[in-house]
Amino acid sequence: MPGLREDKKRRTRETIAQVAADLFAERGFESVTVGDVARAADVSRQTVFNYFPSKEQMLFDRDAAAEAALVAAVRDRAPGTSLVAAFRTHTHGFWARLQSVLDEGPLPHGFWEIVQRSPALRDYAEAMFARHARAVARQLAQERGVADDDPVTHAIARALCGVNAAILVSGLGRLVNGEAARHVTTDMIAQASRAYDLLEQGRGGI
Amino acid sequence: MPGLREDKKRRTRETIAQVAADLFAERGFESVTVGDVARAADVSRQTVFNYFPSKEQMLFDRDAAAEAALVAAVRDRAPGTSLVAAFRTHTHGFWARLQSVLDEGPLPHGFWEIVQRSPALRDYAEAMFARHARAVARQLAQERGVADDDPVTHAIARALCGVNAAILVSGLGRLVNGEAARHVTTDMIAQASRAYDLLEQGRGGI
DNA sequence: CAGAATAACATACTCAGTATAAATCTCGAC
DNA sequence: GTCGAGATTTATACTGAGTATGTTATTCTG
Repeated sequence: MPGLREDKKRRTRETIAQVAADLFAERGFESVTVGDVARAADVSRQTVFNYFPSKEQMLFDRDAAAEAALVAAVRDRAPGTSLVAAFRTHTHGFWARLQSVLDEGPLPHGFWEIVQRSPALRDYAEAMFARHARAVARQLAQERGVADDDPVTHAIARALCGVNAAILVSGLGRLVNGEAARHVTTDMIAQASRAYDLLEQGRGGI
Repeated sequence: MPGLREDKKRRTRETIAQVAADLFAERGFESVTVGDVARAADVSRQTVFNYFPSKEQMLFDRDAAAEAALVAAVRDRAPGTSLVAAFRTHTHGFWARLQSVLDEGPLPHGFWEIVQRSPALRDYAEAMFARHARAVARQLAQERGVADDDPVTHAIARALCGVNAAILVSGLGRLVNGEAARHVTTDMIAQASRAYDLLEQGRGGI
């Protein structure tokens, strides 16, 4: 069903992303040119740009999937479940899954270390977080029957996504700094819980 | 006291920023090269880069001031004032000041229209918002005596800055779309108030 | 196997951003 | 005022991301 052509495209895409991540990890994002990636992946420079519209997206290939997962967590929450609860579950799930992965061994190629070391990638990540928040806001607007650009809806989405992002950045940062994986994952789940508590309890906490 | 040299530098900087904004407004950010700006401002291309490390920063020249104002709003809040209240005041003040400006006449050169039309500038703005949130988090961490990268502190900062940013983006967007200035400013103050209420009341609202 | 469709490639271009050194200007001391 | 130190502006040349265009391979379809 996939067909030889589709199959080859998928493999080429994965090869390029993998090779790029390896090179970025080894020499740093800014010190690797797209030409370097192309050579190492045994394709032409143009082919790289066929698959990835920008150098950054070779690394953030899972961006779309992450956004979809976040929106799904909101959309598919059990009826009666509060929005904060849905985010709680999502954040908790992320760190729990990461824990299982880290139990097996270290991260394949320190994705977040690459990002941390590059201003351009850090900015890209922030713009990505903002896109995710807009996607969540659209979902919320739809289920609440308000306009797509309703300010309060966007404010809520940004606040919740902001908590999620803060925990993400902080936790990944600590993993990069070499803290014990199991300690970090359990702690981030606790910290996220505390942060969401503050949103739920409101007064006094903030 | 300023000295001829300092004075000239200030004027040159302002000229470049002004000329750039005018060109961007007229032809769009991507269709104006740094060389175009240099020619129109009667300086060399290198001089432009002497003053502004990137093309984006010609437009976002007030970035640092905005960040400082936000941090000051948090730092200098009256003792006993909650964090949310400080943000309330800050957001309210922004729209009130904007209202006075708009009462005088239209915005000088549709700053936000330029940003809206350019993906690169929208991303730059989001990265800037994130920097502001980090600055607020640093201030909070200091006054609470916790580590600079404390996750919960960053979560709170991002949540509050997220609300502020959502209101900002939404309101400026409506101004660009031609809605009556006075109507927009008063409404954004109301919407911001509602969003901050949700953070304060917590349970039920979100 | 032939022809249509699609992906890969080579080449050449624009433009942001950096580096370097030469030319010009401002300031303070005399 | 003029001289020299220090800072600013400029000219020139470079690297690298991203785009455009036309050509060659490859895969699919009949």
